[in-house]
Amino acid sequence: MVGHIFQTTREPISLQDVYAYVKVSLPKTAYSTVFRIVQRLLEDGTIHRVDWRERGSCYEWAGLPHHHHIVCQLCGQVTDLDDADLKFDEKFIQKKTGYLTKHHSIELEGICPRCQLKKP
Amino acid sequence: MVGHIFQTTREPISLQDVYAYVKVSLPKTAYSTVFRIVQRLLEDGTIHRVDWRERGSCYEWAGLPHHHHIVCQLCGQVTDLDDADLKFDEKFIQKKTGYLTKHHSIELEGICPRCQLKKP
DNA sequence: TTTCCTGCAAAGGGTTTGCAATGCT
DNA sequence: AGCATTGCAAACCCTTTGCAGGAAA
Repeated sequence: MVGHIFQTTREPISLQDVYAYVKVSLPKTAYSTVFRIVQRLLEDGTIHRVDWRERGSCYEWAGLPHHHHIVCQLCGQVTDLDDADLKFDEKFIQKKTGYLTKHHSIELEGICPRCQLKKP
Repeated sequence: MVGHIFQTTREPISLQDVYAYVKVSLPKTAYSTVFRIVQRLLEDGTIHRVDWRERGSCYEWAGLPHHHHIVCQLCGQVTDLDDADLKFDEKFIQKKTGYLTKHHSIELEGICPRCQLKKP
């Protein structure tokens, strides 16, 4: 049930969002239940956590191809970016730093094309 | 006083860290005072916030040249990376996405060279 | 029965605010 | 006096846990 939400939602969503969503069809559901289900989904790798500076922790289905996000600071629209878009080159960084990289988080913010038009 | 801490500290530090640091010379200082000073430093651009998934929000002096971090998951060592190290190309991304980029956060985690040797 | 899952309530932990007291000009 | 800064306590918000009742195997 909860897992299903992530498969039908393209954007990362917060715990609150999941809770609100579940409540519609199962009003008796406790927040802690949602929390624990999301915990399990995280642990078994069904979902990933995305940490956004303004929205806090959100979660998205891990079945999506690896990507990052750029969020519009005005309308909140989220656009996906893959490593190629960012010219992100893990091997290069490993060579450069000597680190064995395990995780990377790249989150961008800006103004989306539509909001740039609205502005003036 | 608080501002000075950031100028002498290379790594991003947490509010708790700043508080602990201030307490040494000014034991009567309240946590909220440190909080408010850090708020002001953020607002006037003296410091930046760095959001780390495991350590939470930390702050660093904004006078440092623009850079990002790679944190060792074993020993916590922090190494700086600049956009060139990451091949990060803002113009390219703006062209690619149409977004007017305003902010980007890139945080890497991995195993530092020293800890790779310790491992076996 | 045994185990897992759920709801409820409350505890944690970090962040933020209200307010009265203090300090500065 | 007038305004900004501070300490203290408490509120807030989100996350996490304990526990007892209920569902599933």
